[in-house]
Amino acid sequence: MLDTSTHVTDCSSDLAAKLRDAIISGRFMPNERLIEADLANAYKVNRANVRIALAMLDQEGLVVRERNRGARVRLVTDEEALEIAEARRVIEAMVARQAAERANDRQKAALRALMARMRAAYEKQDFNSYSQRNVEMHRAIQDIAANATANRLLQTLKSQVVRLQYRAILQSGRPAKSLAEHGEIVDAICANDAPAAESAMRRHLCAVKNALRQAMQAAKQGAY
Amino acid sequence: MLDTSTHVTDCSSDLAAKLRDAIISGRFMPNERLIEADLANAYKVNRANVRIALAMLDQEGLVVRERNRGARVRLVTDEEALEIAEARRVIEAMVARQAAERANDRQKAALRALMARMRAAYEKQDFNSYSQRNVEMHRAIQDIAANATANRLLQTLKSQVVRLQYRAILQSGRPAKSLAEHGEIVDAICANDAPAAESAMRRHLCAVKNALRQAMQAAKQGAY
DNA sequence: GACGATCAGATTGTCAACAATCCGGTCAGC
DNA sequence: GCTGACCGGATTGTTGACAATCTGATCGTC
Repeated sequence: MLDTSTHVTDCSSDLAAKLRDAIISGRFMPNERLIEADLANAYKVNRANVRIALAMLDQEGLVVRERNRGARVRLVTDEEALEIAEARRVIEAMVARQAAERANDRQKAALRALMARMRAAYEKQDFNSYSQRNVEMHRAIQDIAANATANRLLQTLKSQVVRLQYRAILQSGRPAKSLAEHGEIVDAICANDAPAAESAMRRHLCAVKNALRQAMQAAKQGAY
Repeated sequence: MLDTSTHVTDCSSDLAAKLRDAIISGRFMPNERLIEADLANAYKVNRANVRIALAMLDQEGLVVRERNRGARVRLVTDEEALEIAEARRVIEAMVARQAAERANDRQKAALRALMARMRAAYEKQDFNSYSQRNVEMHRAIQDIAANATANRLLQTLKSQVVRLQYRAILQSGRPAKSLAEHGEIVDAICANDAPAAESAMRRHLCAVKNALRQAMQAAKQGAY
């Protein structure tokens, strides 16, 4: 399985994981201050460990620190989100290619099963479930590619923008297209057709990026 | 200019930068233990800061930490080096494309000047200088693309393998090909031909990866 | 009322001491 | 001679106290 986490079961790494989760899931808002003493108190750890965890998350891009002013949740700008989407696109296209090169029968069957569940979720109009399956699908492909370096990069990139992705999914007509795009990717991987898998993933994430851009523009319009 | 460093002028970030430099330049050997007290003493900082710096470098992939056993310089395996080279390839191809889209006349002139210096170094058979210009060239292209996210990723990836890159350059016939490949990249960017720049960079880094693979195999043979 | 000096509270940065753990060698027992 | 318990030095992990810095509020002056 996909294991891109630090293997150190350190207290500070533990805390970093919890904080990461809290930031990603939105329990801390962007720009919210992360006060060492409070966190130490809330998570029942020492302030030294809080400091270390914050430094790690800073390195990871989830948090920004300023000297003598502490840490706050990093706000990723729209521009940055697009940069991230673009980087993700090229890496994940590579991953899809490698997955197509390496997929065995068991893995192909798993992909097809997952695809069926995506389709079912789509037909039931259960977009929550669909979104979940979507994540699982991409992770399954990453697992097949078994490229630890790429997986680490993708995890970092995705964690920085998860909160924005929701919007992209909600574009009208997007789920139908998304379903078709995933179908193409799965077909290519199951046929061990590496170039097709790469370009299908490229197209898919290009569409995702465009949906994201539109969602962001719509949000900007709405602000006026 | 390329500024992918943490903007925090923290004492711990300072130290992290120094340690990073020391590791990259080989003053610390792979697998060498990094003892907190020694580092604190050597760099005249507090042990708490050493801990934070080590945690950051761990997150960055330059160092591994094990609970109660401290940190050591991470040894990247051959397999991993290839993964990294592959990831670098797709990202830097994207960067070349963006550079081609965005390059203005001043930047194009700078690229051409750099190219001339590369050629001069090649003709003088000064491979030290050539290697240096090579690095500058890639950085210059990154600067033009101005994609902070991609630049950050590339910096991390490259820092993990710099010590291996030397070997790749020393392959026989490699410098001549390298020079030609860089020429194609520069030409494409100067023509604002994005697809050509992307594919030229792809080809270049594919060749680099192959050279790296050969160098690694040669090293392995030599060990017997 | 606007502006700047000043102060208190909150927060981060630094430090040293202590506790917990690991690693290597030593020694008794078989 | 080999195995395994055991011990001491080395190193990491934890803690609390204190210093330095920032932030926002208050107050006096113009």
